[in-house]
Amino acid sequence: MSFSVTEENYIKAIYHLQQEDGNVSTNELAAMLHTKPASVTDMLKKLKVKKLLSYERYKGVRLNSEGKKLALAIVRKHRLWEYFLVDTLQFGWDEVHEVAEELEHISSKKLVEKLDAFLGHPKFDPHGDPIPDSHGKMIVQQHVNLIDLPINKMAEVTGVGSQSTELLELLKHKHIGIATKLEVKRKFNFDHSIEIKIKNQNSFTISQQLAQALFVKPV
Amino acid sequence: MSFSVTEENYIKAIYHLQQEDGNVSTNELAAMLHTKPASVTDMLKKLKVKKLLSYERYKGVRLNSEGKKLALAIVRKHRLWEYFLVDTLQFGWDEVHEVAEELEHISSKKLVEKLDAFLGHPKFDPHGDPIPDSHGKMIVQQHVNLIDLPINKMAEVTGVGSQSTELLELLKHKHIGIATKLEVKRKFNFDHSIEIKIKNQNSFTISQQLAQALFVKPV
DNA sequence: CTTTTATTTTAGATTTGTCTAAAAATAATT
DNA sequence: AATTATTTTTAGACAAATCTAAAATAAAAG
Repeated sequence: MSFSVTEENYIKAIYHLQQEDGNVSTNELAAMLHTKPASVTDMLKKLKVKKLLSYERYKGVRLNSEGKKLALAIVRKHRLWEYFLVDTLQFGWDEVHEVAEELEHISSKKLVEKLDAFLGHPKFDPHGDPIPDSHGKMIVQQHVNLIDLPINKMAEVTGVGSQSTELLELLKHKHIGIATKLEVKRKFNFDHSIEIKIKNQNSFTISQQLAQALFVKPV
Repeated sequence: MSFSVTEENYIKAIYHLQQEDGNVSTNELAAMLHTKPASVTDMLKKLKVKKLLSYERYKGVRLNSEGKKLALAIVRKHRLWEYFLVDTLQFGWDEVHEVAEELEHISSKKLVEKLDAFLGHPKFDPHGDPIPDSHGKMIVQQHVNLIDLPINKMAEVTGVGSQSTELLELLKHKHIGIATKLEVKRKFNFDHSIEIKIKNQNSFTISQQLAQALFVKPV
């Protein structure tokens, strides 16, 4: 069976919202997709008929195994294309998200596999998110929020909490990227800002909001 | 302004039909797009409002300069992606057309320019068709139909008349591709088949239909 | 120069994905 | 437990792209 771009975007949105919460609400979905709750209800009925999810009215929605499989295939394509754009075509990591949103809907299975092989089967995309393999399996990062990193513990940046241009622009300015090594020197309770030190650099403070958008792995 | 995939496909179809004929008829378009004449009429009215073509009812249609510009941008993307698929991802030249039909609608201008640079600004796609540059300019091949090539004149294959899998499969089997050097040894009037000879191979005959689908440049 | 045939257009209906406004169900508060 | 507020669903309408069937125009034939 084949699905429209719109249907794929719904499946992907449900997949991402489902990570934390179990069931996803109509309102959450409407907000994420910049549409209205009424439209979401219509689409959920359609996707239920297509057997991608379980949905009971007023009870929220949850992907079934078919739905998860489709979601992982889309996420795989998105992250492989992002890797391609940055690694092969020299895009900045802050300008690939929108383009990948389009490329992820190209249907050819052969294209995905050839692209994956050409790129050398990468395991993480430029934002540190793991790339599912052709069976939907991916490495689970046990990374922790920078806000929770103990003082003076060396760690490596492994991911960012959002793909927004604003965040990536700020990180570029501060010379923080995936694999940057750093440690927390002080935590200030007044505004929850933290002082960090990157190797061979003077330490500086970053805001609570920024710290919460960074994931690290202690090394 | 931005255009839907459907609108882009209409513009591309008109562009290709317009090459020989001046004005394109509703029926021709319907046949090429596998749709009905009534649907074509509707769309032509819409594209006229969007100022991409000149159209008077019962008089056929013709792209204006804006329409041509858009058509060339789409053709450029199509042929660059075909080149990428064959050259970078190792696809066979007979399996790239359908994938490129999807990729040609990806909108990012930056992506096209980066891809073009990565590929080394190729001038021809894998089927021998010229790739327009970012201004819409392309090399005009003065190639001739194989059926019109004089006997014993050495020539080089420069293009094929269609992208159909059937044709490309046959060419692969006969080891004929872009840049293959050959000459015509005999022409048979009974069925208009012709005998050709490829360097270092025994000569063999090919059908009228196949000869008409091959373009060559005398060398 | 009529009549026949082929092409093209209109009119009205359908599908997909969306919307607004109102009704129904659930959750929160007093 | 009753009332209020929030969330979710229904009902009906709309735009895009398509279709069928019928009407209008143009081209071809006699």
